[in-house]
Amino acid sequence: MTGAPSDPPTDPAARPAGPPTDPAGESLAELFWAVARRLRHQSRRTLEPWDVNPGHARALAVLTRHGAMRLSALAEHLHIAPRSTTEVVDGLEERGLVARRPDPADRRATLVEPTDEGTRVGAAIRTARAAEAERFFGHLSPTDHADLTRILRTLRD
Amino acid sequence: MTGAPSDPPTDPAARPAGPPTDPAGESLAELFWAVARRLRHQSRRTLEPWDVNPGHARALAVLTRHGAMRLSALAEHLHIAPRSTTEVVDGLEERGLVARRPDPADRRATLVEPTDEGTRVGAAIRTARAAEAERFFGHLSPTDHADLTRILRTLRD
DNA sequence: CCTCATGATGAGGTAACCTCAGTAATCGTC
DNA sequence: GACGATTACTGAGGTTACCTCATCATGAGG
Repeated sequence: MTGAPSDPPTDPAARPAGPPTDPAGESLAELFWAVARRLRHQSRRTLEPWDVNPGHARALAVLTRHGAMRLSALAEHLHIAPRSTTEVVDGLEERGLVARRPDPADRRATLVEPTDEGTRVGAAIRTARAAEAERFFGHLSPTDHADLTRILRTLRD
Repeated sequence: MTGAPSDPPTDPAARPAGPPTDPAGESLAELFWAVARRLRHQSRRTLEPWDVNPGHARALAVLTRHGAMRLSALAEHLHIAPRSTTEVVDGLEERGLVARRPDPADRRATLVEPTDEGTRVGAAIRTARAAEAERFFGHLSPTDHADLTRILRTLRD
């Protein structure tokens, strides 16, 4: 339907000078995703003992770090829609890791807060994450570690 | 940081032991995901002109690279279930980028193959991807580029 | 008071996966 | 060369993690 055949940006034949198709560049992206894949799987395994998914873990991390906040604020921290945050919080509440309470300052709003259990689990997850990172990145020499950090920082900004 | 009213991570297992369990370990993972996020968004933008999602693009890449293959073989390349491959191929077929034909060697099987249009689009996407990688990784000095490649390769294996 | 904005949520949708069961074809064994 | 086991694909239906839009209560300003 969206009539955009094979015309758009650049013609395969009209390549400027330099490395043909820049094979290094492409494999670097592939390499990056391969690493991401491995890291993601390891993360999932790390979280298994607590029966929380990555979304839950992220939300819990924000909450243990910043304390009670409105659903809308949590949504911003997580970069997801407020409506979706409702569901994440539902999940955490079911597991007894967070609790809702009315915002005394605005009766439209709801504050979410980790429970004691949630705080404990949040800390445990943080510890496990650190251990995971150690397992994953710990093999690197200090130099490589520093280089990787610096380079990634460049790429992020 | 630990401004939360709850409690500091003074858990029994709070500190693994011995080695420099830097908080840098955790931020390195965060950094990595921040970069992944940026790269993912850029990829999505790159693919927009052709109205194909990343899954379609990956499948098309495999097919243009390796030529006709069975659905099951494609599934293995993509690391998804055969049933899901059926749907990816459905999507590509609807867009006229691939075609199914019976495997002459085994009448149970179906071969998938890029059409001429699919081959053209596949090549165009490859080019755009290379340009994207250049935009993304091209700012790095040759040394950083090489270091990053080497380090990522270490982390992947 | 009235209107408009805002916070959360109900209803319903989508994308990209999955499993399980079914059908057709092929293979291995006798 | 018949036949049970296996294989290749697909229909049916489920899951997850998001989304938008409509609704309802509350709050803020003229």
